[in-house]
Amino acid sequence: MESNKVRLRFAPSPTGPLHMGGVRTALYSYLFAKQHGGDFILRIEDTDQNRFVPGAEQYIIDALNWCGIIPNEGVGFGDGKHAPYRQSERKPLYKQYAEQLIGSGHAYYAFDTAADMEIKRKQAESTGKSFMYDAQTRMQMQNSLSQPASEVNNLLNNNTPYVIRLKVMPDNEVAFDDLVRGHVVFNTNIVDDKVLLKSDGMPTYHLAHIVDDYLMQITHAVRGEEWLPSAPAHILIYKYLGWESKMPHYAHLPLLLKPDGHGKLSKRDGDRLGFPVFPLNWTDPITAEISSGYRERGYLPQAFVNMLALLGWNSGTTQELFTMPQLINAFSFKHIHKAGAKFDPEKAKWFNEQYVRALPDATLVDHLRNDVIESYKYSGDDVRLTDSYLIKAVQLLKPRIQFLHDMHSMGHYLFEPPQTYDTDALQKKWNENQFAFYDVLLPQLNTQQSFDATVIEPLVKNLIKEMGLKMGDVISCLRIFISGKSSGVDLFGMITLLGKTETTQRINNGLQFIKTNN
RNA sequence: GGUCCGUUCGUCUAGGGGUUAGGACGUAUCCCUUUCACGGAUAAAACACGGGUUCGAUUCCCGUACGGACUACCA
Repeated sequence: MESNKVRLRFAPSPTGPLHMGGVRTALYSYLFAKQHGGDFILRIEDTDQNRFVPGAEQYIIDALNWCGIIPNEGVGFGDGKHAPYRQSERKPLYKQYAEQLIGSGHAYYAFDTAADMEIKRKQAESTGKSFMYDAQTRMQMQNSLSQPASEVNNLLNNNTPYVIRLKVMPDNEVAFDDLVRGHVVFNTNIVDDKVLLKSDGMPTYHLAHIVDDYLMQITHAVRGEEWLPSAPAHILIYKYLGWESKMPHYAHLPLLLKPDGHGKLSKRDGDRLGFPVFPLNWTDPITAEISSGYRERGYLPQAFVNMLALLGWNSGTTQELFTMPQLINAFSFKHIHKAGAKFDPEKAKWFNEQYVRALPDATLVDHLRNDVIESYKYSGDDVRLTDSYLIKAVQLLKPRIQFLHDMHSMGHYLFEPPQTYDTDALQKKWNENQFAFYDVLLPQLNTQQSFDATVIEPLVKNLIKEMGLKMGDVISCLRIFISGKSSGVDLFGMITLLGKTETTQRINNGLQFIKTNN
């Protein structure tokens, strides 16, 4: 039955890049919708024309695409039967509902200017309180409740700017069942007469999201915990509009908190602490300031999504690695933790590591090849660009990478001779006796028919033993000659990969370096 | 300030009136090993505090503390 279909929306406002908390909200909504064979919708809440940021809407679309959280209706994803999905394009829709509320006595016109409001706030502040436009104060303000009808008509006829405010009935209780928090009860005395329609004719979030959720037949509304305090006002609006039975189930998600200190994760934290808070890079259109994104940092979208899913939610089992279909299957609001979650960048890296290492070798080869082509001016037929070379490199590098780009940065010595040597380590491990070792080793290597670890390794080790040298010392220096570094991928695997010519040349270079620097 | 929400290892969390309070990340140690990783093993590490209720509370209730959100013609 169409009317019973589960429908969720993600409704960000395009005031900047979508941050990871927003992505998580979208993800949970998406998971729940898919689990129930329902719809997932992207609606753009651009009712504040002052906060419009160019590019933000496209960023949201790109981010969802990258994450694989694909709406089946909405801005950027094709219209369903509830188009348009941009609130600015739905502007004419909202006013009638605000007026309906005036008609039923649940809202009123208010003519107070910004200056009037400012004075009231100042007055309240001086007595140590904050001003609230509500049943206590509304009769002292300029509105259609405090003024005679004739005056109100006058103001309206003269095109005096006005807003429409919700008339909240005091001393009542509003209750609702939150999918995360359970039964929540508020007293209406704490809810103010919220503006529903602004003087520019645009609805506020409060009115717009309710009208659209109703019209779009949204069944579940998932949003951040910061909305909890205004939830009673929203419940009231549904009641006053007579839509109570169509009200979606609300789920208020715990916030994502800063890894250090306290407070909710904000835009600034990312680059301050060295991790992204955004899925994709974002360049501020005004300041040109760049905020880094997970994608550009080398995170795989699956890892990013998996990490996000587990931040504040668990499956009830000890499983931590989930594919999207598994998440869809396992998700439940019941298992969302109520407290805010501090984001841990280290754990995020671990997730990426799991996904990167699980990638097929062929995929890793492709990435490595691209990086290598970019860094070195190899000719097209260079052996180091071949599958057989790269696949061996990948196998050597794979157990030590967290990011795809680590293969290149950690394994650069598989593609170029060392530029520098770890002289500290060399100092410790080198001794003059090792010259004799190479005097024997090099000719033996040169005459070697099959240059393979299975042959080279015993050859080298036996020689070290025969000459009574210390295994650790000789091997360490050999490694440094070949890679420049005292640690890295398997030595004999590396030698096999580089081949006879390159290996012996690097050894000779190393010996030369020793001679000239001692 | 007011209102609301929350509080289990450093972090993400499981659990729930009687448990050796479990897992993961990170950390440390050991094993493997030519190094560093990987892998394996082990360890340190938590129920905020105070009152109840109860034979028994980390679990239920109430306070306190602490943290967070909100308190716009922003969302």
